[in-house]
Amino acid sequence: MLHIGGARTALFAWAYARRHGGVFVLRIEDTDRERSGAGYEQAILDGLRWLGIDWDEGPDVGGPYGPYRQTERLEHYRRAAERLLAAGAAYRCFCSAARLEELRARQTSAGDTAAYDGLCRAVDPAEARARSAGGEPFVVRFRVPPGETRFSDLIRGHVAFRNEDVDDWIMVRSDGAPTYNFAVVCDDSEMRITHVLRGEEHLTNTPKQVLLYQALGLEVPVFAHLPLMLGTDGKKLSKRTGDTALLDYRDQGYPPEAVLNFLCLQGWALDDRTDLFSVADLVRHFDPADVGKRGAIFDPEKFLWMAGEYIRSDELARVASRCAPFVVRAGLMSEGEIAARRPWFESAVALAQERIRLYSELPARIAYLFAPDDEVPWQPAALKNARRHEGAEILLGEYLAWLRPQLATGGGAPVLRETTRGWLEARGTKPPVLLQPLRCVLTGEPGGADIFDVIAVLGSERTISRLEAGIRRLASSAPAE
RNA sequence: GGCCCCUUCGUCUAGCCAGGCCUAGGACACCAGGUUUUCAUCCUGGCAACAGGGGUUCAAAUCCCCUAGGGGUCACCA
Repeated sequence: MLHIGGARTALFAWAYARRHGGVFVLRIEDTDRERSGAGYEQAILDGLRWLGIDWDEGPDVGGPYGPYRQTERLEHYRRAAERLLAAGAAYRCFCSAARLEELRARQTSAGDTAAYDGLCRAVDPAEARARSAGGEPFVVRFRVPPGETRFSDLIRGHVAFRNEDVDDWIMVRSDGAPTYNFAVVCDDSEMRITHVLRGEEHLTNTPKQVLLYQALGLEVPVFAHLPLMLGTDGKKLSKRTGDTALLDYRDQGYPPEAVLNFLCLQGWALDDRTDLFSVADLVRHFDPADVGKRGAIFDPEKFLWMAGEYIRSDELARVASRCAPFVVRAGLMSEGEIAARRPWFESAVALAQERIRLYSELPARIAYLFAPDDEVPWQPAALKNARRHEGAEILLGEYLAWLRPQLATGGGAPVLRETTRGWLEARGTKPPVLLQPLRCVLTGEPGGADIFDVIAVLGSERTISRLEAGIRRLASSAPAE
């Protein structure tokens, strides 16, 4: 799964690479078999593609330093482990899970950092080799040297850790699989990675990795640890706090451009006044050094506002295309019908474009268009508005009589709007007296698009039959009082 | 708890590195008006922050120290 925070990391890394003409590499880190199902990689690729993030090297497109899935690179790790073992920079550890657990418990209760105590450091390499050859299970640990480890971080500046605080971490698991910290260093170096942008949760992994680069005699890349994206509770965003999978936002109807824009604002700003900008602007201006240090609490309200902002300012045709799947899912129209009546569909979408914040909100907004003319559901608030004017059904009747020939002229919404105004003025009737009952009868909604635009979308025939039916319903359902 | 990181309106942030231009700017949300046939949009205005305390300085949101608070991490996860 591609987490929303991971998407932001990818976005920033991608923007940085694009800005400087670098190469953006997509590598699948799937060494944990349990968390790496088949759909997992696909979701990552789909998510990035949805956002419009492309990569120069990756599992699907290949590249000069492939393969790009860690499970296909096991031989690389095995060789590196051999080398480190031979050099004494790493050692085999035969400690049982039970002993480690007990050790950890002891350290934790004493208030110390839980770390391996180095027991197997003392095992003679020849003996260790013999024991492993004899089938005794073991892991390979990195032998952390004394001293201090420093590295520079584009966002945090110089960072230093005392090596005594760095655990003799496991590089190779007992089943022979590499751990993240190990695989990543091998890969980053072999893939000529110069810049590593990742989440702040990796900050404490960095000294381990830097030490490994040094042991391998490799050049250390430049790091940039992005602040975390936090939930409303101020804690690292997680499933518990809300939706965190990127594709959930697609499925909920967010425009990808809004997701991109919003993600940028979590930790970065274009300038002191601009909230809405494109990814081209990001690429033009992004510098990791400008990223803030503190975690950003994800604000769903602002996200929604931004989504609406993008939908409102977008071209109708595209909004319609993106709304279409939701309309189909809601059962309002089939894909075929939408294609066959595309102009009409677009005019229907136009009625709601500035009123929705997500594509998924469209169906509910235009559902009234699809109701049978003689039983359009009337919302209580709509009926209440209509009832505010006594004799509404009589006025509607007179309006209908006037309207029939008007509709036949096919003047469209602007013309009808004007002529209706004239009709109202001539008889000294205030607009709401007609328009509120009219809206109720045609849409059943208390609010919504300009009623003359609605009439245009509904068409003459349906407008008339809704009026006829509406007048009957109003008359027969007179208020109780 | 150890280690590491962080701290400007409720939230996202600008300003901080190169101290005076800050009466701290913008945005979301909220409140009040206006436009509109309704809703939405749009426009105008308002509310609201430099965590606290010490320094340094003519001058500190900006530099230093301390305190408090928050977060991350301590896996044969990534």
